[in-house]
Amino acid sequence: MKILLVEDDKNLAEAIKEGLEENSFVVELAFDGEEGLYMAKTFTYNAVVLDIMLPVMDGIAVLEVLRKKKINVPVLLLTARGGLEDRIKGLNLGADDYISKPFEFSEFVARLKAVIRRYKGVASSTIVIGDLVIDANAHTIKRAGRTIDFSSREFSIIHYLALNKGRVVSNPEIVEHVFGPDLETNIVKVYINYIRNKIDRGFRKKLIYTVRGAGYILKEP
Amino acid sequence: MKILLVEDDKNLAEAIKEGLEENSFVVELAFDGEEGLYMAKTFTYNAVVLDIMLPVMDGIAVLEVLRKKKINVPVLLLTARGGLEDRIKGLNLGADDYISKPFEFSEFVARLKAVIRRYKGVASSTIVIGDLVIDANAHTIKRAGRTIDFSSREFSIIHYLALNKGRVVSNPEIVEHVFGPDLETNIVKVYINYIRNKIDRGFRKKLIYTVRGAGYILKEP
DNA sequence: ACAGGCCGTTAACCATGAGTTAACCTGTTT
DNA sequence: AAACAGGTTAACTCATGGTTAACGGCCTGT
Repeated sequence: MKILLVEDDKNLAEAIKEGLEENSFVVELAFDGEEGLYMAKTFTYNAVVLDIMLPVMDGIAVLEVLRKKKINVPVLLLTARGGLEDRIKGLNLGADDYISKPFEFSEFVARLKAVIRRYKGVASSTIVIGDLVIDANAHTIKRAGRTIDFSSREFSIIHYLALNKGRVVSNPEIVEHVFGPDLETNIVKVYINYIRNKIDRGFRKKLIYTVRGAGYILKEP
Repeated sequence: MKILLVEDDKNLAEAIKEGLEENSFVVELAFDGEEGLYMAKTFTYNAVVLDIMLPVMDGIAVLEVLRKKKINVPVLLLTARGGLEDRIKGLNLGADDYISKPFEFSEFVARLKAVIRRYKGVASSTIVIGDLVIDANAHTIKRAGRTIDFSSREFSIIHYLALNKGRVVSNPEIVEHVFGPDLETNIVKVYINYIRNKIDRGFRKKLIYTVRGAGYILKEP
């Protein structure tokens, strides 16, 4: 699950990002409305978390443009305490939910998940890399039409690589995202090995590449 | 049957809740419009009972947003004696029925059931997974043409899995939906076991799959 | 009112295989 | 050839999920 978080308060943004990452989301940040709008239009996310009070372009305006452009992504608004008007406006403009600051983090996560779940019929949950198809909903992975079984750890890792397909992902980044903070271990090597055995062995075209000194990248050849 | 009751008068809310529970409904409460709206959007109910006079956000506004968001849940309005305008407005906005306070409880239940029943005709109440047919309306489940008896708990769980067929449903999610919030128990394991014995045992093709570390999924093989 | 049975729930136990570690191997870089 | 990055393998442990039994409450029928 990949989330775009648009929030100008960097401390708060960082805190939310970390919290979400602990809940196994992948998070990208934008610090003002314009940047947020650009990213939402350019890349694909499972949901956008949008602060209302933003520099350059406020959240309501961002939302308005997104909807006008028929960008069908679930939007969760962050509103100041009491901003009733903004909320109503936001909901009428097509926001999917809102939460008032300050909020209980677990509630925030619950709402975010709910918002994503409601969209599941609309937005596809599958990622395609060459002849590899990863379906996060069904927890299944197919290569060349063949379903391959993965343990939950294996799935997390390849799913994370898939969310970041075409980008080199470093070993510590994987550890951080999948296992939690600061393990000093060779566990990623081990899992990459397992995964390769399952999806690359016996195929002419590899999908997982090692970038020495940098990390791993999942991409079509 | 799960009902969301949005009513700010706590005495009345509690009384209605108890009455409904005696009629074997499961009832959740919200005490203002905002909370009610949130719950209606986030969780799934068979019907929403909505007071019109509510703090923070009135019932009409709640209804308006619900319908705008295409949340297709039957809504029964509670109106003050004589509030004719609100009623008309409510019905135009897509409420399914209204009842004026004070009301006869048996009439209230009858209307509520009617409202739910009417919806069943609209939204198909049967879910098909392979040779498994689940009819939420008739409360029956058939596999390969054979009717199988289920207790009400068993039915709730398999029905919830069926509603989410093709998606992995986590253990806590099932607990939340079927049993209420935050139980720490192995009850889902036990019920999955019961259900499997009834629908999968003796069949070559399984329908319920365990995804270790993630949950359960109901799907055709 | 009483007995019996069903349902919901909890608890205990068991088996499996996933998660992790460590040791060793291979290939690349300097 | 030493140092280093990454790959491979095997072994251990322990969490997860499966299964069964037991208990209490509620409803039913007598």
